[in-house]
Amino acid sequence: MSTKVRVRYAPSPTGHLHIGGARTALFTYLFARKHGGQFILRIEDTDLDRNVSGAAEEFYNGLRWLGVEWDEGEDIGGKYGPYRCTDRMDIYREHIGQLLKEDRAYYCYCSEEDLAKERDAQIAAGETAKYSGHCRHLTPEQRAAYEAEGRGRTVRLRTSSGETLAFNDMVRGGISFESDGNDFVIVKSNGMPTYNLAVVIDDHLMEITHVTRGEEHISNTPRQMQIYRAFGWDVPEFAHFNLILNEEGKKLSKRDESILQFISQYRDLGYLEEAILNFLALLGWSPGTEEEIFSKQELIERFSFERVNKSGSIFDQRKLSWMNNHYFKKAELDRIVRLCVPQLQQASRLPATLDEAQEAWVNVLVILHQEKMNSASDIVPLTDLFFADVPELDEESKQVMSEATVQAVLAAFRNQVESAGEAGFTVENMKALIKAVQSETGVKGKGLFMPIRIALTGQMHGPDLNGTIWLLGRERVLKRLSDSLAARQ
RNA sequence: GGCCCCUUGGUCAAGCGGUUAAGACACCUCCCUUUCACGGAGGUAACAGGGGUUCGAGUCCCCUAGGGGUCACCA
Repeated sequence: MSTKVRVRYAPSPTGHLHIGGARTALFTYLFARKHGGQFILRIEDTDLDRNVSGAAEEFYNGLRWLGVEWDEGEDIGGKYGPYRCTDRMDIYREHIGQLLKEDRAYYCYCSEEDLAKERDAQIAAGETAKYSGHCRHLTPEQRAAYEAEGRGRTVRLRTSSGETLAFNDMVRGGISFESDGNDFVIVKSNGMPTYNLAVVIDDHLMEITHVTRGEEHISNTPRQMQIYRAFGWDVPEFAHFNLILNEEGKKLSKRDESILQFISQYRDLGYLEEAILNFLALLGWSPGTEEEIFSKQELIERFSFERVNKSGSIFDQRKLSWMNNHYFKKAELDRIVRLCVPQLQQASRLPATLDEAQEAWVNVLVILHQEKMNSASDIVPLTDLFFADVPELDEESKQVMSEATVQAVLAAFRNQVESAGEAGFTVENMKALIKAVQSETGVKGKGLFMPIRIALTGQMHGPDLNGTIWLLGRERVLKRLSDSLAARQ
């Protein structure tokens, strides 16, 4: 890239930051950083009705959490601002005035009802729906008459037909359309520019060099090219990324509940941001090698549009889980603890503030489960056994408990725990206590550990026994051993 | 329906004329292990179909089929 790179992510503040948007932002960001360019964040709020207050902030928070930082934007300023459409109305008005004056655009007084009727008739006749051009050549008198009626008006771009509109997409190669002479609306009746007009003006004025977005925008590109042309501006480079699809292979819609698709949901479930970032980067892009674990810095070094996939990618939550688990295993214990505590608090298994003993307890709890968690929220179901009574034994467990040596093992272990006292009841000492049971009873291996595990938890499976015993606490351990022994009488 | 894009295992994907068609997730088997998990070793599984071009095609071209996107005063 010989020239400077300026790219942007321009979401409309109509909802949450979802994985598709985050991925688009990430690719754009990686491209900017790789080429030492600027990454701009712009808010595309031209649809007044659909704007959601606070949505922009959620985008900021989500992107910041992921580590996708921008160089210019509404919140941090920049030389090319304002960075929100509704703050750029003067700019749009001036440019619209220019198009009108040069007769490259014209006022259209057709009502939405008339247009809908027109469209329905065309479709019924088997034709392609397109604007009839009703207001294309109004005389000054006709226009004055409409104005006098107080009709609403939009502005349409005067387009040609039969012209080839071709561009070279950095991801997909050559794409071309033939212009159809469908004069599309560039200014709505409420005076707001449409998306297509606003993006072109903003991208040009902000000196965006590469327009990056999802594949769903390919068909907008010829329209935007016509706007560039009407202004006499150079067209930037384009790169259209593949779509992220749900399990049915369809484009993700915000209503789709088959999948967790909002970044905030993953954050709330206690996923690690670097795992999300890594996973998103691999969705539609690959380094071309067998590696797949990448830090942000490594992604910046390796990313290129040439290696972005053309076909859609189905979002596989299981692989994301695997990747998060990978990062969990490598993460510092304290970091995972901090992620797990809120989950346990939400489940009312921990108080709002923890005392020293509770901190120690959680630490051991997390040590026991860290490498099997896919996300911090998993800590809740994994800790069920510490918050419930011993469940009914299944057949296999009963079988184990009917062994002849069980009685001796449990009794010996109870004695060990009792004589060890509070002071001897530590995670570190647990192994020695069980060892003592072994030498006392001569039982070892499964015959030694299983009865203890089953007596204490009611299950044959579970986390490390020593830690489990300690987490249960001395009182509960003694009680359960006694219960189990009593049940065997 | 028009226009546009896409098509390698269930999923993510390597491959850019000559390979036994990688790797990862998931699944299965075995090993490790007091259990689970982790880890390790294996395994099942793919070039949508048909024509060309070529000595040779997953790779290039055409057609068909399928999938998707888009056809707004939404972005």
